[in-house]
Amino acid sequence: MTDVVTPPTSPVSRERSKEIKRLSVISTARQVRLLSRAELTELTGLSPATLTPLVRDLIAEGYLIERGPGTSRAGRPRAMLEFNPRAELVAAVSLEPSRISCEIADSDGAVVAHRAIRLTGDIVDTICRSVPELAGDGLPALRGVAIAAPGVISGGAVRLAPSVGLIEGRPIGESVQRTLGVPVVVDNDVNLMAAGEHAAGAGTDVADLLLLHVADGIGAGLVLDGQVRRGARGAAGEVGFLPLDPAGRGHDGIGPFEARWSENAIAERVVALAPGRRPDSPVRALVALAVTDPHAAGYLDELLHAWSRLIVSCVCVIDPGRVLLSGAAADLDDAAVGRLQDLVTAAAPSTTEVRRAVLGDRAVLHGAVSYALSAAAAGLPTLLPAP
Amino acid sequence: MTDVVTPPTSPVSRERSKEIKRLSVISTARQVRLLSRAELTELTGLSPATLTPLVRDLIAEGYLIERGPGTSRAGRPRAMLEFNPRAELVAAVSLEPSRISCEIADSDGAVVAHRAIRLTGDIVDTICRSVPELAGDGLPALRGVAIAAPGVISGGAVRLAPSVGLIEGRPIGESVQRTLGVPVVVDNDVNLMAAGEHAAGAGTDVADLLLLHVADGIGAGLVLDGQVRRGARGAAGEVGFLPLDPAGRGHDGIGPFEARWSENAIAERVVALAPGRRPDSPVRALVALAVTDPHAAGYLDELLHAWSRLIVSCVCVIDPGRVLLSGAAADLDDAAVGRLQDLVTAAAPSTTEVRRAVLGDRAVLHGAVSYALSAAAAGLPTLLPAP
DNA sequence: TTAATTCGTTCGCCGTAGGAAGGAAGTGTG
DNA sequence: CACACTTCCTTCCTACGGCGAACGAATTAA
Repeated sequence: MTDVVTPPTSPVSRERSKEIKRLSVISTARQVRLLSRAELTELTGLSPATLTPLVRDLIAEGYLIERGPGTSRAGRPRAMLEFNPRAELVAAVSLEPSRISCEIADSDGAVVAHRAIRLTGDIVDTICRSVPELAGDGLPALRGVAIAAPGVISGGAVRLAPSVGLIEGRPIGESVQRTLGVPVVVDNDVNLMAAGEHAAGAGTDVADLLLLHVADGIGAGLVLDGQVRRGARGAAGEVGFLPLDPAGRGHDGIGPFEARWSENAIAERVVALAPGRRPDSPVRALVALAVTDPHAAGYLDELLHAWSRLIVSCVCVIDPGRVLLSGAAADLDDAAVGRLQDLVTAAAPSTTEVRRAVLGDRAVLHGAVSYALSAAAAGLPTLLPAP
Repeated sequence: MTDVVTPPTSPVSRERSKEIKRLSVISTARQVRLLSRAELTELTGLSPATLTPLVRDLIAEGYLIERGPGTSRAGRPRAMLEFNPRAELVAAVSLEPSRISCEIADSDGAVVAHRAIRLTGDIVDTICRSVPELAGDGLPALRGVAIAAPGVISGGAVRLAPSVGLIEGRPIGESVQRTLGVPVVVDNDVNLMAAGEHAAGAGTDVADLLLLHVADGIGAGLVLDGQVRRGARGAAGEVGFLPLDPAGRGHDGIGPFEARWSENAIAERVVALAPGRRPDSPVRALVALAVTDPHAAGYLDELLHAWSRLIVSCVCVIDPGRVLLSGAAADLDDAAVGRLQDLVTAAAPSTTEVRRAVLGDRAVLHGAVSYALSAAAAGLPTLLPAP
């Protein structure tokens, strides 16, 4: 009956505070890219004496690269240090219906390697083989893996239910984590997109945002106070279920709102207006049609009204301050976005910016990078001093 | 051109980590109430050697009181330490139309002193005089002040606009903080209620909840991941503005939904159903009427449907997992709450509990206590080791 | 060439953490 | 009643890391 070897759980002790300083320096360097030790003392508040050995370690580990001397008007020139983004790699894995796409990126979100893999055997096995293979000799720098679960766009806990055993939470995440030995995060792709836009897209300057993703369904990703919020059961952002439309009828996992106003529904209507095969981007097609066809213009207006009610609902509940349009909603032209903004402004209780997301397909990747990097720093909420 | 004397902003340095340990012990003691040093070593992970002087200090400062020896089967009995809630006092100030009510409470939320004051002169002056007077010789133990702004229930930034200059943010908060020298938080009362129920009411066991407060207007307070979330402009929870009701018409600061389904609206309808003067609790009156009067029963059902749509909307956006009914909504009887729960379950994408809030009037006070205590610990996100 | 200036490093003090040992205060047992 | 035993708390001691201060380094200005 020996106890499990629980690590004595020391408190805030020595090792911890050392780690905090390390992270403080790394995170500063990540932002500033090229700086000297003198600047580090200013920015981190650490004394030069403390920095000397710390920086030495970081150079040895490859986080920092010593560059030539910088310019200075007088005195000894500062020896510049450059942050090496390749020192930290992350893997972003996207699960798609019959394949997985896997990308290795550095901490700038620059893709170092990528590959799409047909899904044949076990998912966990495939991931655990592909990631190290793709990372190659960069494997020791791997800091985390983020896995984006598909089709969750507007299903969350509910719609995922059938595959929950396979995809969500424990099974995949923990298995991969055990095998690869780095933190693994599993989340739905809309949440990852929101994190991506927040970290490197149209939301870097705000702490709160809502990303509205319109595809086969409609889902939202939510960033509040700088963090993605998933709600109690991970179903936050299931805005396709909003009871906004008396005419909307949901069914088995499809919400009443998205049943009428998702990309699929729009496509049907567009095909009815302009017979032919389904266009690649129904929204763009509709916008184009609306210029000449009054029926299309009328429907576009209906659509914008519907989406605006959706956005206003979100604003009333969480007041994100900024709403990003993603997926099919990003295909609106400037005029339509402006119209949407006006509708929202008229009905919302708080000023809210509506604009397009900017990262497109790369949003998930950037989100994965941001997840994986913060997972690496987990347990150590930022204690950085004010700049 | 001397620089402002910015404190050198040391990083995570010595004093800081000492402070962290202090808070770690205090917070553990606050939860456990009666414990020995031996238990503290287990719970905090600090070594006995570290604890001895720390506990000595805390006893000297009045945070802990040494009690007689406890029981033990063998060996030296543990000397028990009792947490003294009176060691930390907070002030909760409620701004009401023409008066302010001021309460001093200990960290259990037990009211030590209270008083209602007619508002004559300047608000800030009044507060800064009343609080110390009321605290009396307990003043040195004052850890924070929370000010609940009134009538913000469903106005947030918008409805507050006229009085923003006087009430919100900087002016009052900062002035009082400067004068009294303790952290001051200003927030609207619904947010405080949500914090209160989370800290000491019907939400102590969950990290996420939504408190729906129905009064003259309808507002919601939001706790996500254990924190009250206010949104980008402080307008989170403005659910009275939800565009759920095609028939609802909002006007100058009144949302379309609350215009039809707030306590005021219900009162009018109840008076129409049973002429007389307006009952104290329109909802209770309606529930009673519904037993015999089919019209009342029909209206009650409409009302529950409306509220359920409101709740479902919130669930779709943030998935709080638990919804607490407060204000007039807490006057529903068990049957009606059950019916509401069923309606929500049928339409929500995620399982959600609906129940009554339990603190009633005391919710704001408990919220203020929780705010003030966490304000005292601010800047030091919990680094407590896992239990 | 010398002074002035700014950077980075090494040295050494100090304070805190935590290990080890010892005293304190009980219970059980011969 | 004496003795071992157990558990709790304290005190002593050592090790380690942060930071102040002095020092060496590398350049510009005079």
